[in-house]
Amino acid sequence: MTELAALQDIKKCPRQYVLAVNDALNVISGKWKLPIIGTLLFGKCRFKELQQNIEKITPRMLSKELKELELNGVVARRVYDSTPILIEYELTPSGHNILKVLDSMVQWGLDHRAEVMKAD
Amino acid sequence: MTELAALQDIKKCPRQYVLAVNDALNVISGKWKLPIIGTLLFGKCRFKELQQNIEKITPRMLSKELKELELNGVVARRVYDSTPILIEYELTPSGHNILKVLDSMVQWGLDHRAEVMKAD
DNA sequence: CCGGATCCGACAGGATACTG
DNA sequence: CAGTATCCTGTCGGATCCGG
Repeated sequence: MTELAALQDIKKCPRQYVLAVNDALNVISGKWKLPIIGTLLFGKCRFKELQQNIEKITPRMLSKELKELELNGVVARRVYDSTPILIEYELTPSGHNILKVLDSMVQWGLDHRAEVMKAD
Repeated sequence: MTELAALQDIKKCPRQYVLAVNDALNVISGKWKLPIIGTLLFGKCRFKELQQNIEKITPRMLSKELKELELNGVVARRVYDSTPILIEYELTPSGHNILKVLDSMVQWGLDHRAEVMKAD
């Protein structure tokens, strides 16, 4: 079955569809998921680098969100046994693919803004 | 400027991009937004019909979410001056367009599931 | 029928200090 | 450097009752 067919298929079942949407939603909702993924889209990062690139995030939140993203299979944690020890975070292939979803959201936002303008 | 060009344009500015994503995110995140939009995708509905179609939602939450969705320009509230008075909710054009975003999220979910399978 | 008002618990997220 | 531990606050959402 092609992936397009799979999409058409799941659209016939509202419950499954909503659940699938929620899966994706869990990966990008919350205050910090998006900034983290956005930063990692530019390339792998160390903990400290992430903390510096994302304004105002505390180590507690960064640690917590990274763990969730790793559990969700969106971020990979790499430990290099050098001296000193080096830890880097990077997006998985799925993590990179989220860009498509984000693009569609931005496109909707632009369309929506145009639509609202028309109404006024 | 074409809309595709507008998307390419906004992608050059990370801050704007993240803000635009958040706009779309605000419309679909939360516990009830998705079920409400999903129900209205099938056609206009009265308050009571929505409450019956969406399991376990209280009138308070339904009212609150409908107001937010209306403010965001995603749902329209129609009052018909018949006797008895009739009120119906329906999606705006922007509201219908969200389907594209949801589809891309489901597609990502399917891809992601396949990707995770490969890894195991 | 279509909600509003009030009260309440749970949890996301923040501040600060500390550790291997 | 890469996180934990503790404490605290605010917002989300639920329960219940009330009004036009």
